[in-house]
Amino acid sequence: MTKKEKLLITAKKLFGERGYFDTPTALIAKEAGVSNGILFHIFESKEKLILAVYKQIKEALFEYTQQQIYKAATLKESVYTLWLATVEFHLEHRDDFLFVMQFESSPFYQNQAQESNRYSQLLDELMQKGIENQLFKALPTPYLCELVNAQIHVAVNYLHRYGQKELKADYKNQLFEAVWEALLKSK
Amino acid sequence: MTKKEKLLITAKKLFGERGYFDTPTALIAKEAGVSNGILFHIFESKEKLILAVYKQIKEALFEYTQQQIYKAATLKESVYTLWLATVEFHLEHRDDFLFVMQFESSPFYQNQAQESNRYSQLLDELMQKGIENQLFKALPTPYLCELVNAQIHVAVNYLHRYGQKELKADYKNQLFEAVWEALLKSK
Amino acid sequence: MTKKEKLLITAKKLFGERGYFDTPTALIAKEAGVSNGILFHIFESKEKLILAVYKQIKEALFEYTQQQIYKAATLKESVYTLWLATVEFHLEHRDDFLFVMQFESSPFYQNQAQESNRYSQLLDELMQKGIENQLFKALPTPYLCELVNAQIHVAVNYLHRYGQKELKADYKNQLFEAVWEALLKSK
Amino acid sequence: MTKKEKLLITAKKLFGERGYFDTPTALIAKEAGVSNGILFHIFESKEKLILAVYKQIKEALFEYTQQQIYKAATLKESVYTLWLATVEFHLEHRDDFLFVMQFESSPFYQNQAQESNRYSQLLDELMQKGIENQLFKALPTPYLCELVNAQIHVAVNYLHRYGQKELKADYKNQLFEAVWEALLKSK
DNA sequence: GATGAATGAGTATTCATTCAT
DNA sequence: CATGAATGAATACTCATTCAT
Repeated sequence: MTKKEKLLITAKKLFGERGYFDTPTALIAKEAGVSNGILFHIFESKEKLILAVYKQIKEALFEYTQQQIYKAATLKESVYTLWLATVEFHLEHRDDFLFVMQFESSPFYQNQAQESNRYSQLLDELMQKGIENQLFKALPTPYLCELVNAQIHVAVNYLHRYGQKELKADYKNQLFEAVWEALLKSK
Repeated sequence: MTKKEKLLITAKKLFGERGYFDTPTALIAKEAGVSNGILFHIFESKEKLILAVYKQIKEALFEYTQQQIYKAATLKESVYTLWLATVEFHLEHRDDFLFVMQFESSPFYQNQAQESNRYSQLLDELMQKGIENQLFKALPTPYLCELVNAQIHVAVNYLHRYGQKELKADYKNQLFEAVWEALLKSK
Repeated sequence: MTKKEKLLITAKKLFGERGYFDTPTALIAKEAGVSNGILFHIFESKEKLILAVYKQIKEALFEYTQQQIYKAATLKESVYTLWLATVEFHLEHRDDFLFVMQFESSPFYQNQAQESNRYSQLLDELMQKGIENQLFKALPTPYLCELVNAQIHVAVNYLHRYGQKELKADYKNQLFEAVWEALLKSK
Repeated sequence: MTKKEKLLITAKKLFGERGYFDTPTALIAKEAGVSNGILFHIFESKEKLILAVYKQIKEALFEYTQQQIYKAATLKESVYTLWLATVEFHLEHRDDFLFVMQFESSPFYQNQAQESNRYSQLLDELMQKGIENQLFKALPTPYLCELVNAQIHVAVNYLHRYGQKELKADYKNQLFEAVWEALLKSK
């Protein structure tokens, strides 16, 4: 494993556990088993490191969901697959999830730099299809994306907190229906 | 205005603008026009101040929504009123909203201290009624509450970002339908 | 003695001994017997501290020379008095001298901020008189000032290095004549 | 050009522009287009590099002045030639000059290591002659040398600052007379 | 209670120097 | 010889908190 990878993994873990504000760069380096200085050789600044961690998580999430979604036949199946894969991914990687949640709520992210990434594009495309098919509410796609995202966060948070790491089938369905019906055009 | 109030108001503003991690207590005191030391006499620590700000916002939100909701006849009207009032309140108080969003996403809040407050109780009661009436999905009420909350956040964020401070009627309805239909039991 | 004074004195001493680049702010605070943080409360930054030390030395030099020069009757006596007082002052305060020498040779000083001070004004006035009287070479006064200054530095340095803290009369005269004759209009 | 030469030239330039304290070795290597590590193979340490730069400048200055001085017939002509050549050299190589000025004012140079060099020997010999001829003041030759040096610095600094890169004849003469008359025995 | 000067541990970042390749 | 990744001690500066007045 390269030092860059070690640092990313360690940073992700510590950021999730303690918040990135409360995580000194020196601690990251120490836990990663590398020197203090190398962190700045590789990432230039703490801010850049935070950004890199964020991108890496989104990329990993993309890889994971991408692999599953191709199987889906209908739009509903696609959205379901994306939803489920994302929930599972976050349940599996708790620290990543906590970090992403913090980061996306930070003034820094809110005010700047919401760069697009492949995961969010994937979701966006699905929302577009739904709108084109006149299936979904005629709201802007970013809005629908945020809606799905937010519900995913709620689900992950809830499931984690109450310790159900595996989703029971009926529960799973109900949680997803809340997402799907929010998207659907009202009758 | 008491010094306590001055400090709470100033802290809220600065926390929203810069994030509470990036807001020195000395700055809060300075902007509030009081001395550095008094902050710690009144609030004991920065952490306690953050908590106090949070509580104050939730309390104000309760007052505001409470005033409107009694007019509502049906459950749907009640939920709608609560939803609308909350969205409006947050649009009106942008800094409060940003602070609350950060705070609720912080590891500190996630891991500890999600104390109940009168606003969340209000929402909880509505969710309970919906479940008892067999109208809503049979999910735990905290889950439904989070669902509503999350959708409120998405709406506020979106409306703010795209500069529509007043909700147009048709938009308003669509956004609310997304909430309501997510709650409703699937047919 | 106030903390500000303690810091100025200590900084001056250390800057003279080790150069200001090689003098950590933490060391200054420690030697001054004050806390690390107070230095930045009082001076804002290391750079501002350096500037403050410089100004303080020039001011002290002004006070010292000012006291003596009023006795002088002729222009030559005035220049002599100023020259002698300055040399004595620097011999007495070796660290000040070393610091000033470094500082005035730094790119920082060369490129910026050669603010005028009361000592340099005093010297400037004497040079002006000499020119008006057609006694001195018709060169710009800043040039003549620098000429005098540079010769003072040479003298101080030399006398210090060869350990003659008190100026013998004949020596004194010769050194001053070198200054005076450099200023005088050529015949 | 060898790597050693590249490094010396680049170091000189950067030292002059930014001061040697503010010039990281890594930057020197980068700008010189060589690797970081080789600098330490060649010069052992930053300090040794600084010394090497200093010596190189003095050597170049010697070469330059040496070439001109042999033409001079009288002592005054010799001193004049040396003076003029040195001023011209420094005006031509501004960075060298700035570096030398800083370096010679540093506590490091003041306290140690004022090694003799061929340029200063040249000057010293001229001073000696002047004393032997009973033309100059009977001061120690190092003193007279420093006197000349200091006046050269003043002249270069002044001419550079006020943008007169070529010396006008009358100006040139006046500046030199200030040097010469400072040296001459008083009548 | 109220002030604001003072503390000192903590932080991101830099940089001369080393060393495996 | 040459590279440049890696080290880790050092440094300016910050800031929650304390406390004499």
